[in-house]
Amino acid sequence: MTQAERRHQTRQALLEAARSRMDAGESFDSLSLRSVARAAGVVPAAFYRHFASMDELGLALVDESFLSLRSMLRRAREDGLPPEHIVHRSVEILVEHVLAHRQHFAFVAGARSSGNGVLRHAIRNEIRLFTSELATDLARFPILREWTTEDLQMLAGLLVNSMIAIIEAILELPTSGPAGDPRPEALKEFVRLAEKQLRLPLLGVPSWRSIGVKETPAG
Amino acid sequence: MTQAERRHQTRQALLEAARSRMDAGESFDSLSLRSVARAAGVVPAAFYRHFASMDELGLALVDESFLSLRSMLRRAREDGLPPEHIVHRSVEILVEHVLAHRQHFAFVAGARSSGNGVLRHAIRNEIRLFTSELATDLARFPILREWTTEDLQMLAGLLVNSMIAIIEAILELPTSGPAGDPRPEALKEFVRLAEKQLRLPLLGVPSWRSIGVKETPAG
DNA sequence: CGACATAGTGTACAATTGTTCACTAATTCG
DNA sequence: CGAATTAGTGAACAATTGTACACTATGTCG
Repeated sequence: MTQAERRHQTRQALLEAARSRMDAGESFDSLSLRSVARAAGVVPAAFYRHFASMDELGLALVDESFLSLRSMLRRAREDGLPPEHIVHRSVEILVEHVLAHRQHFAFVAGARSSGNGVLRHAIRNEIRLFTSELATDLARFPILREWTTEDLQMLAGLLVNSMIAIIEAILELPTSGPAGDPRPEALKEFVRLAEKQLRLPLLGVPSWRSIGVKETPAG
Repeated sequence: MTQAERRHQTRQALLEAARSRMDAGESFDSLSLRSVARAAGVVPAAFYRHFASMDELGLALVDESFLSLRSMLRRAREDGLPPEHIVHRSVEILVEHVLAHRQHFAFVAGARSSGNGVLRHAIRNEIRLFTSELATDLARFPILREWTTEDLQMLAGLLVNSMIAIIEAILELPTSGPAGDPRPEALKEFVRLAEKQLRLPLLGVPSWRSIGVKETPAG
């Protein structure tokens, strides 16, 4: 095996160790450098060949996770957009994606409120960016043509907040085994709820009037 | 000083130590029994005179926090309900209350996704209970008379999710000093956003039709 | 081949942790 | 008063932690 391959392999083992322990319910702060190295089958000192600290390991996981999340957004965008089934389809994709990349979302959900300030800020920025992207996507819908940028950001923020809540709920859904998916019936039930929670605010869109905001011609 | 007073005092010192360290950004998992005792000005062994473990200390903080939160709900309910200003007033009360009880909310926000399963579940249950109470409150509004119980729970869940997001955002608002409130202007700005995010879903209420649910006469 | 680079090893060290145990000092109460 | 209860002390323990350093083995490449 080539040297680069070995290197990449243990690096992945370290990331995997951290990811899977967080998926098992531990917080990022409770992960010690030593325990991660141990779980990766490597001696503590070897950890430093790949990351200068646990912070760096965490940031690498943030990158991984949001890369995966972006691939989801792309998929949803390219999926063709039947105008009325868009919410249903989006929730379907979301649930599917979260279950398929469970560890990534479990990591982000856990590290988002961790004691590690570096990670918290990194994740907060990624979410902000993600929200802005969603806002520009929303701007393309005819119904939202006349909305101010501020209101679009508000709507995107609202949807992202719901998305986060939904994701956290998915991760907490009872599973058959420690490594299994939730029961399909419970999942269907949950999807219905999530759909409703996303649909209700959208029903408010047609009657929305930007209130308390003076719309100036150029910013 | 009476013995009971002394006891109560160091107990409070222990709770305060944990609370304030979490408000400063540390996670519950990173609080060691020793460090909490140290911050409370007490020797580690003395900790055990009050709590059998950090878990118990955490549960006591959960009680404290949700007691405070309930007092907020009561206040909002008794505040008299001018039907159109209700959202505005609720947000005002919420912001005021979070700033006044910052430590409690910081604790809950942090422990909600901590690695400590006991705390996570305790908090999740409290939030569920809180959501149900809100749902029965909502049921009293004439516009929601015909809504199914399920849809009311859905709406309450949606509002609670937004509330949680708003609370977390308040806690992250930049403050002047380490112990100061956010700048009033930034706060006003933020309140406007929060109001909008709560108002939009409510605008959807009149056009809501329970979809995909067969309403059976008795459950 | 042979010198070099480097991923991973093994050992060591000081710090901090949770828990225990015998203790002291002070309040409570018969 | 005087005995009993009890909040808090101080020392001790085994375990675990992050980091450092000299090392070995094994691919890389001139």
